[in-house]
Amino acid sequence: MNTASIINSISKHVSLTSKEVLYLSSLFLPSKVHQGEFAEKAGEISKGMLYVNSGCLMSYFSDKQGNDHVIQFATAGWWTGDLHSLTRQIPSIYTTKALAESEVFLLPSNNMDKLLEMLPTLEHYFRILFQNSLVTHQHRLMLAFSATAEERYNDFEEKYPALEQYVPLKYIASYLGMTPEFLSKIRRRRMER
Amino acid sequence: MNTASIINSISKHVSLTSKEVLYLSSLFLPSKVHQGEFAEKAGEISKGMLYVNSGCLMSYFSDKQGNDHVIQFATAGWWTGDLHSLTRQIPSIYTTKALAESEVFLLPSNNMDKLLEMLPTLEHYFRILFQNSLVTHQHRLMLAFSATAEERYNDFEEKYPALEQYVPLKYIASYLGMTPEFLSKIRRRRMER
DNA sequence: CGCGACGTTGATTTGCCTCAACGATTGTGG
DNA sequence: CCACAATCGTTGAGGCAAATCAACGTCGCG
Repeated sequence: MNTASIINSISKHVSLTSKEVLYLSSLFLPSKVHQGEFAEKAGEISKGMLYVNSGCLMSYFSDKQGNDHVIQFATAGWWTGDLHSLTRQIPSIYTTKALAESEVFLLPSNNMDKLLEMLPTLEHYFRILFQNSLVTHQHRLMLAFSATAEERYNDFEEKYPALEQYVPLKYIASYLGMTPEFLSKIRRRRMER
Repeated sequence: MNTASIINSISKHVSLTSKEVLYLSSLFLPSKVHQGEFAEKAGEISKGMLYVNSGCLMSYFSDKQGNDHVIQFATAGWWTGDLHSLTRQIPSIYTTKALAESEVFLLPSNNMDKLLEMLPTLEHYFRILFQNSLVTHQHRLMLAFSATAEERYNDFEEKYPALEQYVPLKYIASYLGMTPEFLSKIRRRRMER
């Protein structure tokens, strides 16, 4: 397990010397998360940002009635992490679980601070990262408020066809803000046409 | 109308020389938007990021049935803008309208590029800006999926008590993803207790 | 003054949820 | 290698939160 993928992702936006690559690589902690196990847990302060090297993770929170709500999936090449918990150093409300055998790099929050101090050009990388994520979130919010459950499912399939191989339908339903029962009924209606 | 407020906002995160302040200030285009008029229009490519110096703006989009959905309010000290339209140079789906007499600074997208090239330390400022906005969006999404209409209204009042002076209830309803009629019923139920 | 925008109210409808039950599949321990 | 439990997707009946539609009073403004 090496940092090639993550370095490659960063190099698309920031040019790095080989020394910088070495320094960068030294700040990421590689680890494996087995299927069904947790990378982060609600109630604990987030350890840092996570880069998914392979496999698939999902983050979710539990509401007061005990229902889980998936807020993000992350496959190879994606970042995940609870920014609120990280920046304020407060307990996270999100749990991050592996949906498959996964290799991840942890960028601990103090390392992230160090990193951005030593290599301020990386601010650009994270600025772009967050900017794109923001666009995605705005789009989801738009759908949540103006689209029916069926339209949201259509949009999801178009955008993330690859996820269906990893993710049980009930989690997709949760991500889309509907019950698994209702998603099932949507799928049925669709087959009948 | 001067750039004091915006410079002040930036200075909280990045230290600037007086030369840099001058350069910065030269890139912002001040303008006034009268109540009911538009700063940006759906269908046009976004002109740039907008900093609200005074007054209040709101951004919304129209779905295919012609219903409007408010996605953001912005009062003094806030940024607004359609990042998707800006980064990809495609027509925006959002319209931005003044809810009161407003003074805004436009940071045209090519100026933003120039700015970040000349003063790369500002990447930090925008990184933080987008990072915080991301946290807010995640929170809204969480509420949209797990809270009732009444809970969302409570949360809104707690978080943005100042907005009620500018914003008609129907827009607050829209922002919260409910109809004005239903918001009215929530308010009534609440008075009766 | 009169018009249009806004907030409100009530009656009715609907999209989606809840609950309960059932087959199919997977995995697990004896 | 089989029996059993657990998980998943599905189906149907019934219920509820919120939308829709229509009507009405109020207010600010041209």
